[in-house]
Amino acid sequence: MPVNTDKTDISSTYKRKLYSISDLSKEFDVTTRAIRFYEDAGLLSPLREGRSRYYTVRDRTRLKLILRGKRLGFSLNEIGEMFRLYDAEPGEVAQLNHILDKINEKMHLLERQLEDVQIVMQELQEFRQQCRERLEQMIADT
Amino acid sequence: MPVNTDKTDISSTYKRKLYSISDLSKEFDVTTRAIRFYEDAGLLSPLREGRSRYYTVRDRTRLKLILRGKRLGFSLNEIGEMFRLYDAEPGEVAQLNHILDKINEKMHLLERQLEDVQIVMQELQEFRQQCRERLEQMIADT
DNA sequence: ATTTACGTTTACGTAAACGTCAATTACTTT
DNA sequence: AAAGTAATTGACGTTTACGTAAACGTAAAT
Repeated sequence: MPVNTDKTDISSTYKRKLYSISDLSKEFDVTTRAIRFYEDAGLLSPLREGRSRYYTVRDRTRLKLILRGKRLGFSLNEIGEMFRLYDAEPGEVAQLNHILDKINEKMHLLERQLEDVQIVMQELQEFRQQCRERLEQMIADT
Repeated sequence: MPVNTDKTDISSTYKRKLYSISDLSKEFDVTTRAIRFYEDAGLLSPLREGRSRYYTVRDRTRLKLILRGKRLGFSLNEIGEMFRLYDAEPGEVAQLNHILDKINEKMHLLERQLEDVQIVMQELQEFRQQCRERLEQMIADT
């Protein structure tokens, strides 16, 4: 349930597209403390009206990306780096090449992670299989 | 280069299959401090001769698993939990079922992680594509 | 008018995962 | 014998990512 007070400057500008901190907190199951912390870390920059924070669709998307990044084991700093790459206005060729390098770097990391996940999943499957066989044995022995 | 002093009890028992802490430190590119920390956390239990530590093939394997777990974003506690599952002597059916539950739990986590990795990789690929197109444009404009 | 709910700032606390000495021991090399 | 090299055991320090508590503001509901 997005916040909508329909009379403020903010809501008329961003019509109906604003979320309160608790909206996001509930939707993604993170504490408001964490959300504010991400702001301190420069990962979110919600609109302010007085002391209140209003989160746009972009903020919501970013939060989703932050949480996904965290699940992948990235630090907030690394996530911030990716955001900055994404937001960078690439004026020069050198700048663009630098971004491409960074992207490739991240992709190598993810490829390794993909391998790791697959290896561990396979190991777990084998282990599960062994457990099941033992279980059958034990039941048969009854 | 595994340690071999060929005169001690230990090395005659485990013949040539022992590693020193720095062997492992170099091979896996972790500090000795970290390795000892994993021991404190109950994840490794090298042989001791006096004050010295001697790591068996099993310890080496465990270290490899620890590092892989860490790359996947697991905490040392979670890694320890998986070790304990693996080492558990499943005497009863209930115990085995509990282990199976835990395995399934971990696998669900990994499935989600697999999704996350794939999503982020796809996003990065698209972003890379955009960068490349911009780069082409800039070169063409020269 | 006041409770209730929600939000804010400030600040201190904490758990995890090591890093970084410092002091000591043990072995080997010279 | 002296010096160097590798390892060990504390013990304190550090970073990251929040948790938690206090104290206050604002607005709606009773």
